[in-house]
Amino acid sequence: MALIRYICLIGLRIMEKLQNIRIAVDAIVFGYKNNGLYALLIEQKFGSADKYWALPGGLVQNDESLSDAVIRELHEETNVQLTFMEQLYTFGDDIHRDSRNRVISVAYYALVDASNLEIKADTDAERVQWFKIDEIPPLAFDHNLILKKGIERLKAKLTYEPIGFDLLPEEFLFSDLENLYCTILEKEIDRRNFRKKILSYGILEETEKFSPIKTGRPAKLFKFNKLKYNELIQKGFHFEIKFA
Amino acid sequence: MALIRYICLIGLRIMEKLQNIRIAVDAIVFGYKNNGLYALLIEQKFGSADKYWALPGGLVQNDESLSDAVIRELHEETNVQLTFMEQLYTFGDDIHRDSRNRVISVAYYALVDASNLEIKADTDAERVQWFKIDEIPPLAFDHNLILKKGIERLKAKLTYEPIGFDLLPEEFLFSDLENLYCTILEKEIDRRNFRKKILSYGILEETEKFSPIKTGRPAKLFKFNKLKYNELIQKGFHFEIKFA
DNA sequence: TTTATTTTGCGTTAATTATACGCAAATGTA
DNA sequence: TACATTTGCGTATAATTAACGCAAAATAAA
Repeated sequence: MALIRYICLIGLRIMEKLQNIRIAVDAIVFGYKNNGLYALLIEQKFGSADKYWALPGGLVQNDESLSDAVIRELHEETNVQLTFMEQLYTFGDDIHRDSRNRVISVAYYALVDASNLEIKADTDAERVQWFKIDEIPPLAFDHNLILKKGIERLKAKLTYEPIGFDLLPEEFLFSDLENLYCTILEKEIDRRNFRKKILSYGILEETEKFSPIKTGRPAKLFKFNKLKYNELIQKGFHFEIKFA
Repeated sequence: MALIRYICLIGLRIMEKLQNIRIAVDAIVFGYKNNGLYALLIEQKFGSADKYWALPGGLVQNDESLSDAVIRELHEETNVQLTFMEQLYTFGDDIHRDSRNRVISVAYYALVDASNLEIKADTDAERVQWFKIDEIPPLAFDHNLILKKGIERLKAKLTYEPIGFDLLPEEFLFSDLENLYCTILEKEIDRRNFRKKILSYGILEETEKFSPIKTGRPAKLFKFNKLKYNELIQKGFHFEIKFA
């Protein structure tokens, strides 16, 4: 019995010196619908009473890459068809961001075409829901902070890379694109100058179809030509949308 | 004895399920001297024969924030006086980036005024050395990849935030600043337009001093006025240096 | 002492890009 | 038929960028 106790003590000594930090991934999923920017949140339960909305995410498995972990976690909770995903930032400066253990979170942000998305039926009685970006409730851990950083990044990226298209359906109206930029960047733009600029890049394709909306002059549907965009990038092209 | 064995077996079972991922930080320290961009590397020893140059870094301690870990690791190896530090990216998609264990690395990059820097005397017979950015040897782990990403980020950031000053002495010549931009961005700029643009921002202060260089017309020394810059940022100012 | 050489510092002009609008075309609706 | 609405194209002006000229202030060479 003394021996067992001795072994355990040595074990504890070793454990104390070992790194005891967990690593998680969290994802912001952005969607654009009804002329507004939304983020996907899940309801998380701690114990019996405490309920919190949180970003989808969880611990990374030993044999899985970070981005695979994000994909897996998202798939467990939703049926999202991501059109874009990128690492955002790693949150590990606040040692007590998770009150239970030291957890470092590698945050990602992703875009989806929200108009064409099914949220998975409740499993485990967990709820998944879109929240308008300016109506986000207090979230678990430091997830409000993560989300804030994600929105900043999205705004910045929108101005120098054509990721706006990843929030829209395959075929979209010019007015949709324009609204998306105005709404997310919270700025006014001149409709005509915006159109001129985007068209001048030559990265859009006209389709033969027209919008099904029955008000005003019928509008052509456009498609983003990613191939063409990549070609241009090779030649040194630089996408940029700026406003006054 | 059977009991001890039993306990150990249970212990092993538990361990297998636990997350067994280590977390490290690595730092790129950029310096600018002799009209060239340099990075600080340390010599790392594996066993007896294998020697590799590597980015300074190491495992994060249980009770220390990520950025503190970087500061500590850098302090253990050098006497660098950082003028800028920022998180770069977290490398954890290649599960075998460290062949011994699964290690995720949160990479940072930092800037120093290399003209005014002491590298610490060899401790542990470890060497620390500046390497010109286009003469980097094969590095340990995926550190070449990290460095590549760091250079990309530095180049990008240089064009939209005034971090070039963090690579120069407190007081510098316009030609130094110009050279720094040309060298790092690998582009030619018109000296006169560059000067005009930077001066138009009103973020530089003239000093009464002149350069000690004894060739050509004596040049004024300038200082970056960070206070003024922050004021301007508040008013919506946006720093930008672009070239053809 | 004069002349060349080098680097700084300030300007001017032309080309390009951004901004602010005007307005007709194509639909549905009153 | 007149009106409201939204699209699609155009034009004038302002602002910015790019390209270049040249004198001033020092040292080095003739």
